[in-house]
Amino acid sequence: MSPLASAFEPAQIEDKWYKFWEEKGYFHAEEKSDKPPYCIVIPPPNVTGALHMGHALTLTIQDLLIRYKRMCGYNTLWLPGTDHAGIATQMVVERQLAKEGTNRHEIGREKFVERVWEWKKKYGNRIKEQQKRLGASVDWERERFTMDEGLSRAVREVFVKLYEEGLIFRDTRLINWCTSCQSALSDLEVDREEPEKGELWSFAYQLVDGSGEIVVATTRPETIFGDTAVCVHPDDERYKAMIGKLVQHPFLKRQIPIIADPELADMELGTGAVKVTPAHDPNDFACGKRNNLEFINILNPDGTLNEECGDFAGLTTVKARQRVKDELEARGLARGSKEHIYAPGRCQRHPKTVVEPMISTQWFVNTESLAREALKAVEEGKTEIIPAEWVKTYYHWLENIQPWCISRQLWWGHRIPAWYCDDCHKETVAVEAPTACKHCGSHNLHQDEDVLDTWFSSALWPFSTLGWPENTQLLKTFYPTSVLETGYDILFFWVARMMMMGIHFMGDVPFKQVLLHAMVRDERGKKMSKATGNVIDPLDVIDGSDLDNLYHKLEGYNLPPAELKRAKAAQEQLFPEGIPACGADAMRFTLAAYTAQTKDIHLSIKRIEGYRKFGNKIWQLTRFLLNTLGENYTPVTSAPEPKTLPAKWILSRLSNMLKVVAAGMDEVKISEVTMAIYQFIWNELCDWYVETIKPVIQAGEAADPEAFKNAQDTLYYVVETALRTLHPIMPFITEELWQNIPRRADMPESIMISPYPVAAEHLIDSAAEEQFGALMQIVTAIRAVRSDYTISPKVRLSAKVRLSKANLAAALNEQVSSIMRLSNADVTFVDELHHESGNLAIVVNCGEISVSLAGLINVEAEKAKVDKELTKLEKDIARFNGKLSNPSFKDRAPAEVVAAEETKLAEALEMKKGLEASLKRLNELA
RNA sequence: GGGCGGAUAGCUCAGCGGGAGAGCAUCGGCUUUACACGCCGGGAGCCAAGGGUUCAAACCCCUUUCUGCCCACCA
Repeated sequence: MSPLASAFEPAQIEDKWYKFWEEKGYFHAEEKSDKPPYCIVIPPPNVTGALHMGHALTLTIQDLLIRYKRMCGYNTLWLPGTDHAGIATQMVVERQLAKEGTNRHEIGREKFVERVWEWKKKYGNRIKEQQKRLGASVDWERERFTMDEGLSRAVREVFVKLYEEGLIFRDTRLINWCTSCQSALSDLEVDREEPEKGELWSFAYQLVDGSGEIVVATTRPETIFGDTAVCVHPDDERYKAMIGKLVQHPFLKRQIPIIADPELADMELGTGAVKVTPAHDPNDFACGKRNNLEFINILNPDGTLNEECGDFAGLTTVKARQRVKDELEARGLARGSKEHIYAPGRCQRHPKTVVEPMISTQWFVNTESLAREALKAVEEGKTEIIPAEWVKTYYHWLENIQPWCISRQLWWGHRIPAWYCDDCHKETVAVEAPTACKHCGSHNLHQDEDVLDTWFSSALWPFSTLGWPENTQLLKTFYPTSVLETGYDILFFWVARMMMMGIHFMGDVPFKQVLLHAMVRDERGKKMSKATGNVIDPLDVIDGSDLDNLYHKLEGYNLPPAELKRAKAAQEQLFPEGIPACGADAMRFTLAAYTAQTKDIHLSIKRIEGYRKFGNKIWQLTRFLLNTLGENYTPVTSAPEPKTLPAKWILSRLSNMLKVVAAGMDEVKISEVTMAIYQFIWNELCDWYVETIKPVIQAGEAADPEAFKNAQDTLYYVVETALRTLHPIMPFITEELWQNIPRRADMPESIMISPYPVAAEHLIDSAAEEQFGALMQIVTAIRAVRSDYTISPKVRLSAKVRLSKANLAAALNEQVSSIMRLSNADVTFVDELHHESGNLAIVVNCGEISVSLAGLINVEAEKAKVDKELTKLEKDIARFNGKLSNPSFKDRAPAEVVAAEETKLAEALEMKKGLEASLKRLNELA
């Protein structure tokens, strides 16, 4: 009686084994091996993502690689960390506060940070739960590097060093300002959404001397308050005379000059004259610098117009825009408008908020020299980016890199280690809080209020989490790390910056390989989003979720009623019966199978269900194995000597599969690994090998002890090996099954720490594969006849087989009982086929089969079938002949290709002969 | 405007120089003692269009048409 339940129920085994691995300490085995180090850097989980599917993908691939490497004997380590700073984190708490009717300014900085920690703890547990359910083994203990401890120290060290090297500086420049975050943003945090229809609106500036007007066009009339010049091209005949003259600002007392600047003004565009707003436009800013213009900031931090705007102060930009237009119109200065398509920058965290270019004093990193090194490292192959398609993108970004604005006007993050002197107003930058100003010695210092961009601290991850700036053992062992695995969306945000910082501070690249995986979308390719209702939570896939549950979850997202309604409808259509419980193993297998190197993953629930069934298949296979082995089986220590054709065949196929798996793992083509294992276990092991040994097993040990033992050993060996091969992808079920099969005393106590299987060259047997292939052809052909003529499986057919190759005969004669069993037909091998009138002849590659049908033959259907085959065959033959009769083919093609073509032609001709004879007989019957 | 992909069976995709593949879906037949979360069998594709390179092209090159995504400061 098998100790295994009659079917695979993932929920009943997952928790048990995760606890077991955790208790045994397998997840933190980095000190336990003297093999080479293998270290994976894990990205911070996406704090805002309600779907987490991308995170699940990252966790799965990383855990899979780690498990594989660990089984291969490597010393492994994950380098996890959490989001230590950032707008997203701050936003969550700010929303909470808003619900409570307060805000961060009311409760103060200290309390606010406390609240964030509270929330992060709760959130961290959610992440922990998710990775646990996926079987992923992240050592989150490293979270101890908090804001106050190790990481913070590393961040300050890096800041000070870069400052001293002149690579970090404070400057007043044009930055991106999000009026919702009320903070500066880096260029990367500004998204350009769909271009929208706007208006290019023209108006006239009157010359002060009354000699006329100059017409300019703008998409943003409200910026008129920041205008400090009108610019024309120096060669523009229309305006040459006006250069140097002043125009009157229509709303302010200000008079502004008409200047000439060939870089800004384009004679071909619009009127050829352009208003210059140096404090609110990148081009105008540059023009202002060149021409020493005044920089006038016209916006408050919340995006309303400030006191520079006269009566307009306090208005939002949108309202101000309309009023500016109205008033200019009223004064007769409007000069018409035309449609204009443009894409305003929007805040990554606040997609509804248009990012305002604004002049502001911020901290910057001069990334130019850092970027050059990061670029060179990839060029020189020190770091390999996989897939290589991304290399160009990586280069392009680094080549065009701009100074990186790193200060954020937030409260949650690593505080900038700069202190300002209240007396001399100069800055002192230091790792520890200074007691006196280094310029004037004053003790009246106050620290910079701002924090650093979350990606600044993240850029240090590969060494800061290993204990830098101390030269720790961990750092010495694991830097540079082996692999970084992450989604391609943070190639610039994180990967490139880790490269820059790693090379600069450690003198070596932070990782040898960068694996960039695809983004997870829904099965129709739509981006998963709460509002579209196509969000799939990995936990819902693992545990299953009915429609009520899914609805409930949607409601939790706080969508506006209309969106909620739409989302519900979409959800109902996508998951009409809810989501079935598939378990972590199926989830992992699916994600692994989807990693073929495309840019998008269209996740299909159906496919996950399919892999859930694969789990059950292995479960059943193991139950069969246990029944076969009986109570007192002693496991083999190595591959049993194959005595029969099926044994030779399955061991050969196993070795082939292991070769494909090893290659796939080494080249990180995980989808090829999943396919190879799936097909081997299901289509070869279960469908054929198991079926061939059933008679031996059923006959019992007494009937033929040697054959019985050999079948047991082979099946045990193959299944045990397959389980270990599959373990990194489906950890739970393989552990459960492995624990339930007999094991030798010298085997480890867990499959997780057992050695990974290696292909045995000596077991690869192409003759056996050909012979067994012929067996499969014969059996399939006879089964097809049964199916075509809807003959009950209980009716025993009778067939004669003539093999085209003499060398197959001996091997297949031995297997005749197998063939008879598998096809439920009496099969005899003959040298010559005597076609009897009631028989149906089938031509296959390895020979010809005559099945006795007692006159049931559907002559027309068979003729059509043979005709179709003949047509195809003739086409093939024509192609082979064409090739072989072409002298340059024989000259230029490799010898083995020519030989292969010759064999194919011979086989095709042989088959053609058979088919023609068949057709002739059919015609006689008709 | 620049860059990178994708277009292969009804759907989701794999293959990326030597006879078109998988899963799901579909159709037909099976209560065969591991498994109906199953078994057996079948149908289904001018591999987007056109040109080129090659002995040989779904695969390499060029052009076109759709279609994603990323980057970009243009009034």
